[in-house]
Amino acid sequence: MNLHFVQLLDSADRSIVEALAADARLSLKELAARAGLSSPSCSERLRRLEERGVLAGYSAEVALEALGYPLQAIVRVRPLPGMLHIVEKLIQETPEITECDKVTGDDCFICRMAVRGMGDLDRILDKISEKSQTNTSLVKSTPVKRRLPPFVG
Amino acid sequence: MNLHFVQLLDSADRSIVEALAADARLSLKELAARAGLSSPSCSERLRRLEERGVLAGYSAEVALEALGYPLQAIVRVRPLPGMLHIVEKLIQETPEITECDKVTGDDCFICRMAVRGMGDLDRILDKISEKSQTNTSLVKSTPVKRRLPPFVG
DNA sequence: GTTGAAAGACTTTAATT
DNA sequence: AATTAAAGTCTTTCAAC
Repeated sequence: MNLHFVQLLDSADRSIVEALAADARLSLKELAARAGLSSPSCSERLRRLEERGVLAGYSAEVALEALGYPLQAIVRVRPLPGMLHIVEKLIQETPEITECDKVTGDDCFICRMAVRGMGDLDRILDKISEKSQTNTSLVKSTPVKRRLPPFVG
Repeated sequence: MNLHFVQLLDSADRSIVEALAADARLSLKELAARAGLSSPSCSERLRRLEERGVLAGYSAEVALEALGYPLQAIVRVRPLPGMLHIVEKLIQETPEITECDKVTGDDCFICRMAVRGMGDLDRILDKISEKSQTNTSLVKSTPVKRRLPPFVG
């Protein structure tokens, strides 16, 4: 996997990436049509985009309510002195945490969490708060759903 | 689309959802094998999961570096009095903002942003800061990559 | 709601430019 | 690297349980 991405994408590659970002289950035939290619050449480009790591995977967007998780929260976590690694491990082992970034600034981690209710939230935050300062925001709505930034030449 | 999700998922549905969350491009045949079903019945279940909104879409995970965006930031945004709607609109119209949640607490919005470099970041934050207080954290690493919370009965 | 078989659609391979 | 054609595979339909 080329991690430097020395060359950006040509127009056909961009079509493929954009189309799969919007619908990862599109058929090769449909992808090829959108990129203006035949199916075999589209298949080969797709293979190389995956090999280069440009396309890192494909995932279903799941309605968390349907899994029994009606609430989401964003939690900023600032480990107490000496607790950084322990807190990082705790975060990774908390399955309700669905995403976590390590960031610059006063907060060390910013996590997204899905919970079944306030009981869940309380229990998980109590646990994390034993070893860090936390600041929690409940998600009320999502004005921008996951999307790609503009393609640049 | 049933927004109440009155019934949770049975074991075959869970297998389908879990498998597609991990690899949205799996074939029906492979999905059916994992769920212990025939292809036609798996196809019908998939159709209904989509119809109910349990599966809300499928997307490719794209390496943003490959698109020319080597940096990501998380920005907390607190609109100045009276600026809430203007700021929300500005966020939605800033294409480098790849995700944004509206949340409870002192911050009104928490955004994820992809940028080509510090110049980009500076320009975008200056614009948003005309109408809000912002607090920005640069992403250094991602200890937890997007995953589903545990399935519950 | 599920199965099995057949028709149809898609993907891959291989030869060619 | 891309295309065409053919072989192989997968998906969908439909009759039956």
